[in-house]
Amino acid sequence: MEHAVGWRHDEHGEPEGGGAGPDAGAILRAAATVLAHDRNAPLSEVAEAARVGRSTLHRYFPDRDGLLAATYEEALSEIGRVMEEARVEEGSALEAMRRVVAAHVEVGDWVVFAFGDTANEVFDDAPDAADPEPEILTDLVRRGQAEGVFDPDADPAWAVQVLWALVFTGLERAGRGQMPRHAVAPAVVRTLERGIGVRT
Amino acid sequence: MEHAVGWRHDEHGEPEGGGAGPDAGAILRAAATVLAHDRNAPLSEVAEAARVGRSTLHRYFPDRDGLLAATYEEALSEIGRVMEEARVEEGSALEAMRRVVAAHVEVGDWVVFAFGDTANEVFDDAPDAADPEPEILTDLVRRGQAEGVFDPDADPAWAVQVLWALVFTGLERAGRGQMPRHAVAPAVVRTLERGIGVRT
DNA sequence: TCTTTATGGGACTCTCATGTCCCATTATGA
DNA sequence: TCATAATGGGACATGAGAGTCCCATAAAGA
Repeated sequence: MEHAVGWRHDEHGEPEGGGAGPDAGAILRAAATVLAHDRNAPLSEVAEAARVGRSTLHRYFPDRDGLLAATYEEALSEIGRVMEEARVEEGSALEAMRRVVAAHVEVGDWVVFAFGDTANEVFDDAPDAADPEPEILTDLVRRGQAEGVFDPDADPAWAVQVLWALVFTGLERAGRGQMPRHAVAPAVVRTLERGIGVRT
Repeated sequence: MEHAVGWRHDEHGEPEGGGAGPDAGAILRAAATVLAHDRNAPLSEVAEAARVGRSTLHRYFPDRDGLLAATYEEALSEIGRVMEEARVEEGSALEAMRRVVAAHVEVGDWVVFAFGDTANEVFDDAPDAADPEPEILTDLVRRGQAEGVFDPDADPAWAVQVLWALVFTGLERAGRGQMPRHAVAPAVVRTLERGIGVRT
């Protein structure tokens, strides 16, 4: 897969699955929020969260899979947007990594929705799904290793997955009120950099 | 609601965790394996995995929630067993933590099943569910902090959740063949202790 | 061996979510 | 104002899974 990841929504009129109407965005946002929390939530809940009738929801997205796919696309788009803003290639790897974490936390619902369900078959056949944010983050890790700030023995893919896992954990705790939302990114960053061990 | 779990309709078997009829244990094991991978898998899949007819499954566990609850109980029992063997209180906190990680990885399916689904309402009212392995692990973290080997600024609850998250991540990667199973515990331990930063 | 028990398959009902269709109501805009 | 489009609710059909029941068969025990 070329790293021309699908994040970047089409300008207009997508042929299938994503009917781009008036505020399809509101529906997609609602879908991300609801489905991030429970991927098997009935569409009636999504419609309710989007403050639209179930009929209207079906009018925009004929079937569930279409909605899922469109939400996934939108998620990649949102994540791509904040990743853009995070300027991954600029500055030190350490700084970049911190910005990346903050970016992910910022669009938490989208992240959880898009990468939260490990056993998801719907996206397996998506053109750009297989491997989200394919190289960018592993490249960042490698850069950090080259700079001597990241553990040179760590598998970059493992490191990236750890980053995601920590972001998830933080968002989850925040969602339960076990931790203020603004504390998530710092906690993730600190743990990512040092683990829970002491600085020797 | 009390533990009105319908399992165990005969008198011999005895206490919790152990098992009810002939090989209810096999069914529970199958349930854990299947449901850890997909919590919404139909019961027919569980029955198939257990090499039992759907009728028989329903004979042991009248309804889905009952099966879920029993599997959860069994999971706690299994985890408790390996935690016992891990002798959490003995030795240095660092060594104990390593044994704990290994123990969790060892009973991976049970762990994933029991703690994998964040949005699960079935167990909320379970007698002992609210807070699994309640104090033991947070105590371990505190002990490590007292010994000066764990970050004194880390919230013990956060540290424990990180431990779980890393175990999950490792098991997931192993399940996909992205990492040999025997490498999971070491990777988790290393990351837990040092993060992905370099030892300064 | 004969008896008792457990098993598994099939058939059935029930519930819930999905997807479709229709229509009255409301918003939008010319 | 009137005309058009969008909305939301209700009614309906469909399909999947859960849960129940029954019965022929296989296993276990006396």
